[in-house]
Amino acid sequence: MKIRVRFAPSPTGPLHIGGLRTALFNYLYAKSKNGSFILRIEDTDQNRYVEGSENYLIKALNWCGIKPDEGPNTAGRFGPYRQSERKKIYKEHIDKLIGLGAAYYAFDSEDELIKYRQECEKGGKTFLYNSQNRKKFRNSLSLNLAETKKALEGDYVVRLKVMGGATINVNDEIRGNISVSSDLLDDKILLKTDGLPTYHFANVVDDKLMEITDVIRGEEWLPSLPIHKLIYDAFNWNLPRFIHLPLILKPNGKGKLSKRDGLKDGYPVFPIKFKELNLGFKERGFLPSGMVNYLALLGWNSGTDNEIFSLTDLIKNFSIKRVQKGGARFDYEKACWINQQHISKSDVISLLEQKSVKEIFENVDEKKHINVLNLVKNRLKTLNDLKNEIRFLDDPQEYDKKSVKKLMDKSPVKIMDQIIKLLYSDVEIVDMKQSLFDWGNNEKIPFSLIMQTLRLAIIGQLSGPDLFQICALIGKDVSLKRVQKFKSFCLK
RNA sequence: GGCCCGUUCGUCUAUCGGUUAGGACGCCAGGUUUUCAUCCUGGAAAGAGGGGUUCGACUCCCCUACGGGCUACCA
Repeated sequence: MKIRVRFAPSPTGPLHIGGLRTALFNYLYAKSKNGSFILRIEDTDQNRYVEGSENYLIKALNWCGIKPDEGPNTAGRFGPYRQSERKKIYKEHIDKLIGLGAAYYAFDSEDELIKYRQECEKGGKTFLYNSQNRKKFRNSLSLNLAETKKALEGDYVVRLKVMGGATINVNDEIRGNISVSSDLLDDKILLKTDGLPTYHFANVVDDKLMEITDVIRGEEWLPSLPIHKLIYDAFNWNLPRFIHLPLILKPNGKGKLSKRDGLKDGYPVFPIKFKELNLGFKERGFLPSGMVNYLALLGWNSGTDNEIFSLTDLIKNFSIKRVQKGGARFDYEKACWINQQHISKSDVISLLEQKSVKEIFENVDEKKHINVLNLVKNRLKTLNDLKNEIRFLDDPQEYDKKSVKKLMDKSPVKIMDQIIKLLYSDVEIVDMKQSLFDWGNNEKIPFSLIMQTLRLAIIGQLSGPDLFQICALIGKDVSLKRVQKFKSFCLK
């Protein structure tokens, strides 16, 4: 049987990396088994709907290289792929469930329920609407036929009728058997007053109808897995496999990562930016492959020492058996390191096509792009570091104070004079190194001192890419100008 | 509170009863590269606690602790 998985987000704003990781694992699982990856939009909560989310979602997935085989924008035999467009389907299935005696109408108002809940919680108990007390409420089980008919003219919801006194066992592929008493389960609302289904119902019906073989989702769904099983059972449907992924935790380990995180702590939580708000990994200078690679390592490992993978490598190596049980803390530093590995592996031409690189290079002579990038490529943790790395293209505005202090009494003028002499001569910049080295030997000036002084003169600080390559890039004239400027600075 | 799930270096993780508990990020030290970066070598750093089972337990079982999730007409 062909593997079919789905990623089923709600269009309630940007997709954060927890959700993205769920999408990624679904995708990797499907592709590693030659299966299909389906995108389904779960927009049954109209209050939380955020304009533009769906578009964002597809753009974000696309940036990561995750392309749905079926979805709202990709035709398939199982559509529609937006739950709001499947109302009729849910209604049919609800009617079927009621006919089967597995669900019933309930007429309690939201306010009434809140009141009951609060009373219960005051006594330290969990409010449950279930076999123990459902007869006390207003529903088609407690009311007679005439009353029910009358009540049906007004607002109603449909609830799942959970049989008491049973033990429910469900299997999760990475956690094994999960067991819970049905007395602890709520008669979950399946259909809301507005005629739309809740997650629990829509999810089960759609997964069945779309022939989903493996439900891969976040661990936060584990507690409602028994409810879902009950719904499958009520229809007499076979269950798909369930795989609950460990949560991605905040860097400090306190709770699961949320959309509000990151901003204040200076790391991104979204793949790409959403409506000019909070920047994403893309805007922070990540390569999609770098971000995807890091995300894959959050809760999965290849079983080898290798940690650097392209999306294709990930597909090749992915196995659900190697998914972790415990939550994983998000670590921006390591994400940066992984990204650095991807940048240094990429070829310069493809890097030049990246938007952030283009922006940074906007005012740089196009002929220099390739050489400059080659020079600093291995130093970049993110593409945005490029901005900082190419400052050598501009004359230094000031000299690093500590370095000046360190070198000022070590005959900088003498060194500058020699370099000026060299720059005026016919010596090519590439040959200057040997020339300076020999001169230093004669004069008993350590080569490292010469280089540090020259570096300070050229870029104003002691660290940066290879000096002679810098000089070659900026040219003899500019080098000369900077050296002379530094000399007069020393003489002051 | 109740229920469910989890727990190996600071962090991500390997280990499927017998290992000096391995790797990676980060950190520290040294070295190579006659500059910078890269790179290399080394170092500090872990099985939550207590009971079992076993010749032997990080690994299996139980209890406790801690962490997390869920407990909506949200997903």
